[in-house]
Amino acid sequence: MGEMNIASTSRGNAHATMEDVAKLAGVSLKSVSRVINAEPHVSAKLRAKVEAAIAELNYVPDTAARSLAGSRAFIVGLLFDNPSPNYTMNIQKGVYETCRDQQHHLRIDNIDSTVPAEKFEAQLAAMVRNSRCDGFVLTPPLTDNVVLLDFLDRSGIRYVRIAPDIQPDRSPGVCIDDAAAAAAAARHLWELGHRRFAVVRGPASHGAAGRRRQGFIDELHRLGAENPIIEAEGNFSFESGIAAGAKVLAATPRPTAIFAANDDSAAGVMVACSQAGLKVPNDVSVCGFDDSWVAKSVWPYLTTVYQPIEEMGRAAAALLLRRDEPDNVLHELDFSLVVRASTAPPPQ
Amino acid sequence: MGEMNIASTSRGNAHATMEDVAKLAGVSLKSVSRVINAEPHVSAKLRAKVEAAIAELNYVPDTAARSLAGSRAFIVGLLFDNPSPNYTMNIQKGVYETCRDQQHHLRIDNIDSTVPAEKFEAQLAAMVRNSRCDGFVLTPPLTDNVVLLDFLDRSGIRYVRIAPDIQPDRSPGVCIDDAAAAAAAARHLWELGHRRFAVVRGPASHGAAGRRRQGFIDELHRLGAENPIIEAEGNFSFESGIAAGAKVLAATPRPTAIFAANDDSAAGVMVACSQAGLKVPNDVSVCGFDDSWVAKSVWPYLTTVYQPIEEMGRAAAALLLRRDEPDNVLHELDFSLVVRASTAPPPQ
DNA sequence: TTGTAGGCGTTATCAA
DNA sequence: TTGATAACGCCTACAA
Repeated sequence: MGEMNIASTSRGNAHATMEDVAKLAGVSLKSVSRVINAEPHVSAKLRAKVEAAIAELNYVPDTAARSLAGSRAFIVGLLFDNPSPNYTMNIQKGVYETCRDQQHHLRIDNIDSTVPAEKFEAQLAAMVRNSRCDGFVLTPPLTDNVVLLDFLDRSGIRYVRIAPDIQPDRSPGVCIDDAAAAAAAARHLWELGHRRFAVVRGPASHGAAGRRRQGFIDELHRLGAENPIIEAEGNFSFESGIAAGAKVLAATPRPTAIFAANDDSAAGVMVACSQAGLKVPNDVSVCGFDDSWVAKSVWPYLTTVYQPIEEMGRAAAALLLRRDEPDNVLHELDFSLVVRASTAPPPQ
Repeated sequence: MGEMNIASTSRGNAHATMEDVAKLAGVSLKSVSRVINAEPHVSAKLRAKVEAAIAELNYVPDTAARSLAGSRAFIVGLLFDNPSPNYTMNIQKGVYETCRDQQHHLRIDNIDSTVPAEKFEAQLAAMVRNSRCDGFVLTPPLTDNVVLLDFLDRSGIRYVRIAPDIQPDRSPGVCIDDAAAAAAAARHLWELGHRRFAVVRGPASHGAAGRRRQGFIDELHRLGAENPIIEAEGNFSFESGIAAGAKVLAATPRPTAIFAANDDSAAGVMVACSQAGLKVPNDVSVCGFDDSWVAKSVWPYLTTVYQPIEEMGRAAAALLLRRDEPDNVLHELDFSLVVRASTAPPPQ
C-alpha cells in the first residue's frame, strides 16, 4: 500500500481508472463507485480508504463511461435562439458556474426557430437524440416556444425555463417580478417630482415587456397620477428607442420622465432627447430596464432596474440538477433599482 | 427486409443502435461503423445497404459510446476568460456552426486567469482531465496565456488560437491583419481631407491594439502626414474612451479625426466630443474598430472596421477538426471598413 | 455494508 | 473488402 503511484496505473501513463483506485484502496470496484456517487451505506473507514486512493492517483471519473453505463450524463444543455449578447452571456456564465460547482459540463446548442415548422422539429430531434444531456436550460424566446416544450415533454427530457411568459406552472423556472420592478422605477420617478410620464413599450410578443409596462402604469395610478401617460411602440432595439423617444417627446405637454422597457431602447430614447435639443437628466429623465452592459455605455449612465441575470442562470441550472424531482414552481429572484445619472427632478 | 421499423429495435422504444442497423442491413457491426466513419475499403453496395438501414431506423450514433471506445470525443471545447459579451458571443456562434455541421458538440469552459499561478494550473488540470475533448478553441486573452499554452502542449492536447499576439507559429490560429485594417481607416480619414489626427490606444498588454495603432500611424506617414499625431492611453473601455477623448480634444490645434482602438472606446470618445460641445461628425470625425454591437448603439452610427469574428470562430473550429494534422499556420481572414455616419470631411 | 457478474454502444484488432 | 471478438470505464442489478 502507498507504494503505488500514478505511473503504475493499469495503462502506463494514461489516467487512473476506477480499477486502479480499487486496487490501491484494496476494495471492490463497486465500493469506489459508491464513494464517487455519494451513495448511502458506505462505512466511514471504507470511504476514507477510497478517498485517499483517489487523491493519491489523482483520479477523475470518466464522463463518457459514466454516461454510457449510467442514467446520468453529467451534461447540462443550454439552448438559445437569436441571442442578445449581453443577456445571453450573463445567463451562460451563471449556468456555467453551477455546472462547474456540481461537476457537470455545459453544452451549448443554438436553435433556429425561424425555420419552417417541420424542419424545426427535425432540428430538435437531431439535437436531442444525439445529445445525452441531463436536461436543458431554456432562455427566452425559446422559453415560450410551445413546439419545443411539447417536444421535450413528449421525449421525457427535463428542462428549466428562464423568465417564462406562458404556462408558468408547466415546468420549473426562474424569473423576477417584472411588474414590481417597473413599479419601483415608477416610484423613483414620482418621488423625484415627475408628474408627466411616457412609456416606451417592448415587443408585443414579449410577456415580460407587457408586465413591465403594466406595472409602471398601475403604480403611477396608485400614486395618484392624473396626467395621461404617453405611450409609444418599441421592440427592445436601440433604433426603435430613437423613434419612440422622438414620438413621445413631440407630445404636448412634453413628458419629463420616460420609462423604456429595456436598456437598449432607453439608450435610443437618450439619443432622441439629444436630437430634440434636450439634456438628460436636466430636461428629461430616462429610465431603462435590465442593467445590461449598455447602461454604462451611454452618457449619462443610465438609471435602470437590475435583473440578476447571472443568478438566474445559476438558479436554473441548480434546479435542473436537483436529484429529487423538483416541483414545477417558478422561483422569483430579487431585482433592484439602480439609480445612476439619467434621472433627476424635473425642471422647476 | 424493409419490414423492420423503429418499433422493433432491440430495446423497445429506445433509440436504434448500431446493432439494429447491422441486422436490418444484414451486415456486421464493423461494416456499419465503417460507413458511419467514412472509412475506406467499403464497397458501394454495402454502403448503400447500410445507409438505407440508417435512414429507415433513424439511427444516430451515440456520442458517449463513441468517445469511450474510440479516440475521438466529438466535442470541441471553447475556452474563455473574462469575456466581452459581443465578441465572445460572435466567436461562440461561429464555433458552434462548424461543430453542428461536423456533428460535434460544443462545450464551454470558463477559465479564471486572475487566480494565483498554482491554483491556475490546478484549474486547468481539472478541466482538461475531466474533459474528453478533441481540442480547444482559445479566445483572447487566453490565446496568449503562456501557462495555458505550455499546459496544453505538455498534455498533448490540440488547440487553435484566435487572434494570437505571441508566438504566432506555435499553433494553428486565425486572425486578421490589424495593421492593414487600421491603415484602411487612416486612408479613409485622409481621403476625407483630415490632416490633424489623434489615436486612442488600447491596453498595452493587447498586441492587436498595438498593431492597430502602429498600422494607423504608419499609413498616415506614408500618405505624407506632417502634423504630429496626438495619442492618449485607453484600455478598450467606454470610460477610458471618455477620458482619452477629453485629453486629445484639449490639444492645440485640435485634431479633426480620432481613431480609437476599439468600438467601446470610440463610443466614449463620442461622449467626450459631446461634452466638449463638439458635433460628430461635423466638428470631429470618430472611427472605431471591431464593428461590434456598440457601433450601432451610438448616435451617429460609428464608422469602424469590421472584423469577421463569427467567421473566425468557424475557421478556428474547422482547423481543429481537420483529420490531417494541420500545420501551425496563422490564417488571415479579411476585414473591411464600414463607413457610417461618424466620419465626414473636416470643418472647412 | 460490501462484492460479483453482466451490459451500456461503439471502436480497434486481427483474422478470414 | 468483410467479420468475429475483445476492449473502453463505469453503473445496475443482484448476491453475499
